[in-house]
Amino acid sequence: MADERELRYDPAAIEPKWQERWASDPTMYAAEPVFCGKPKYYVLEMLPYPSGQLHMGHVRNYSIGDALARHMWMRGYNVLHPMGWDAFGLPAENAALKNNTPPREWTLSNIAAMKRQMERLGLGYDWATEVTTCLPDYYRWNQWFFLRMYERGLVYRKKSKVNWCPECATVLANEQVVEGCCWRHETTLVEQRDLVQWFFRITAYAQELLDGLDKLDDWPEKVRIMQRNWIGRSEGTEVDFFLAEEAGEGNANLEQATEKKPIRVFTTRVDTIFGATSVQLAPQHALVAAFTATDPALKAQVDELLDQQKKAREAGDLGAIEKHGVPTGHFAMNPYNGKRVPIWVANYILADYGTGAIMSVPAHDERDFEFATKYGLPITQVIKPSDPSVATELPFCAHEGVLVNSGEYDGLSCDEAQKSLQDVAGRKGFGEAKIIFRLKDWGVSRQRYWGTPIPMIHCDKDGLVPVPDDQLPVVLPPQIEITQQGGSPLGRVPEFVNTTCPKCGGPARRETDTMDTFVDSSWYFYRYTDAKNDHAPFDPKVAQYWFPIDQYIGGVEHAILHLIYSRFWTKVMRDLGLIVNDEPARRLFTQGMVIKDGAKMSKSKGNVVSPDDMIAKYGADATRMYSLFAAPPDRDLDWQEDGVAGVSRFLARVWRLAEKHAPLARTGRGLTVDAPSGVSLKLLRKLHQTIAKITLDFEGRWHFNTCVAAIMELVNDLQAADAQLDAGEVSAPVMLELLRSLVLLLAPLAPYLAAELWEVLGEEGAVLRAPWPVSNPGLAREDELEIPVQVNGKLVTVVTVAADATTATIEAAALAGEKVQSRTAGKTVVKVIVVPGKLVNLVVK
RNA sequence: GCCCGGAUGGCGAAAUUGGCAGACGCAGCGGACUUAAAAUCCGCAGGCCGCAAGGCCGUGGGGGUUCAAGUCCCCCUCCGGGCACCA
Repeated sequence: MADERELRYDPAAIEPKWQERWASDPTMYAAEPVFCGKPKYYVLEMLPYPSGQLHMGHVRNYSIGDALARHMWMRGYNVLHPMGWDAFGLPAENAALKNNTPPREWTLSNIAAMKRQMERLGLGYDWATEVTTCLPDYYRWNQWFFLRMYERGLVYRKKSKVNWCPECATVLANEQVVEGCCWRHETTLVEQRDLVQWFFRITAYAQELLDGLDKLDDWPEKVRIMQRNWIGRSEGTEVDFFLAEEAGEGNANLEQATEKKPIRVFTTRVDTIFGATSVQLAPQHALVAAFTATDPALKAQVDELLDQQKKAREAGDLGAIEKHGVPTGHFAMNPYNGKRVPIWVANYILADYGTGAIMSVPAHDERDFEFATKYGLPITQVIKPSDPSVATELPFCAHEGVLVNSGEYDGLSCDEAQKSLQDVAGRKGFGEAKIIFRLKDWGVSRQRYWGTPIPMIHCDKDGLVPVPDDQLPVVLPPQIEITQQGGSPLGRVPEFVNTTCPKCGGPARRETDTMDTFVDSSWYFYRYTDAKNDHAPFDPKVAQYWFPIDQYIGGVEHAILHLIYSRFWTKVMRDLGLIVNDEPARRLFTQGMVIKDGAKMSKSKGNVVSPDDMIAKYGADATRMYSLFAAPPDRDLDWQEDGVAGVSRFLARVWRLAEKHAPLARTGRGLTVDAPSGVSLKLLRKLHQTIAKITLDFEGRWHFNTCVAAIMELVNDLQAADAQLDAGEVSAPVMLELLRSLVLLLAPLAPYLAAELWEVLGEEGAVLRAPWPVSNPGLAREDELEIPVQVNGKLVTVVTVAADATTATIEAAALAGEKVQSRTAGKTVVKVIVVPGKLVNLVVK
């Protein structure tokens, strides 16, 4: 019985044993002090939301990060490999509603469950640095940062549109609006409501966030492009069109017109301004309200436009809105030529981009052309192609052209014209060059319970008063009844709301909004470096040692929000003097999704594979190794359970081989490998080739799938030589090197099996503390090579030559081959191409 | 519409710099061991034709460059992702 069990690879026995040992040694995965003298390496995986269950996407993400961390430990680095919990957020409140469990309790028990799963997977985290964002020792620093930002004018309040779900009776974040509906109530249309909201002035850093992308060479190009588009820098000109109410044709009365507030438009093509034939306002534009106040008919039409916008927005497809517009009956004057143009209101003009007003130049803009054609507005061409042979077809939107019909500017190129028109506008005071961004300030108010309370106090006498630092944290009241009523839940807790004004000591009310959870994840990775600090968010000296993160790993779904907010936060912290780095992470890696049966794993598709089931059936090593083996990490991974079984079979083969030959290997300790030959040489050669290949992959390419394949090849060779191994044709020191190295190579990929076999081989200490094997180039080199020989590009034969054979030798060997002879008989060899070490190609006629 | 990816055997994939297409694994087939099965081990395996030797075809489709193309260039199709009246 005992014998039978010994012959079987049993992860269910091996893995719990090592879990226990690792748990009992807190230094196992702990970062060393910053003065340890080793080079540092900070590897970070995105922290999960504690839903209560790890999914395969997590397993994949963490398997990559853990393999890297283990590899770096073995390379002698001081590694920081932390983990935490993005623990605030609406699901906890939903769970409270559903199960009557307090959000805190629900969240903490989920964390415990997921931490247990991580331990089962054998992920090597330094739990001493664990960060849980919903605990006051973390979120107090959110509040602290909020106050520092408030002091610097980076926090402000304004009235703003919010997404409102009438069913939940609460505000939703943009990302919780799915195709115009609430993510929880898929058929409930989200409404827009006006509320006073807190904002972070991220736009103050728009230019720097954009410029910084150029330096992030080791971020995926895809992510950088997405961020560039999101920031959306646009160079152009703002120009005032004066109101010209006087009826009649011809030039308006300038004196009269300039008395009123002009309409400021933004354009990237001020060179086309002589072709402006109308001014278009967004329905929400302030002037529209002024017009409609005295014109009920117009108001009805504008309401119609607003309604169309709203419907399109709810459908999640503002881009597809059919263009509609109404003339206001009012007129504006082009400041360059005094020309009067009608003012329209149109549904496709965005109120929150630029100035909410445009000049319409139908001849040189697709949209304006469509609109003008529909409503019969005049179309005036003012740019002609610089190449006169090109026929002009309107709209002509190219930037390469020459001005016509533009008075004194005729003949100028578009670029020249833009410059002089901007100069004139500046001189005469009716406009200026302007750079605008699509990026909006970050609305952080949430009318929810389970988030960081915003540390502000409303006093009737003193107005808005920040909570003094020594009164932080503003703690969430623990017992609160979660209901479906609208408004901030904290507003219904008098003990929380009622306070005294820090300035006057009089009665005052606390702010009841909480912060967006993206605040939590914007700086959590700094807290890891000094997680227990209760005087500051972290010690700047320690952060300076660890930052920037050397490798950040996560899903591409965070390409914009989290990764822009984090970059913003880093720049703010730098300006607060807390850190010296400009960017949080030197390298970013975005892994692919986990797919099953052609679709992303999801509950609704019913194709979810539980990590726990996989671990129970095949072990954590096989589960992790499969997730690395099935596809390169940047591509989508198709989960096939048979593949996990295959990896598990492979690990069993390794286990049997090691168990069988370990006794011989152990006797090789302390002995040197003498000049190997025969099967020993072949195996050592394969080993050193494998070490070189895997080392190279860890250093950059990260094709862990081929690393696993390479180890499989090595094991296959060992297996194939098993008869010779049994016959003693491999000496003890060679066997030791083979098995030892194999275990070291496996250590980052299958840590349990590696730890177990390390012990079986009689090694002292943890395999993680053993140095990564080094490839010996002399041993890795082949002494003979097989060179394919082609005739006219078609493979004819393969010749074996010495690895250092000269071109002439290779050519002679190739020509001597029988098959080559018969192929070339009676023909002329026109050309011989010899690529040493690669191939020979004979061109014959 | 614009911008990124991607398309290779029955399936997941490999080919790192233009140099033997299909490594490694899954599924399949044949054999050994076994009373039998499981497990394990050995072997076969891109397609078509052929008894075989061998031949022809083959990396989404079409063209091109090259002695040589999965890889480089041009055009097109399909799939995935992101953005989308941003003035």
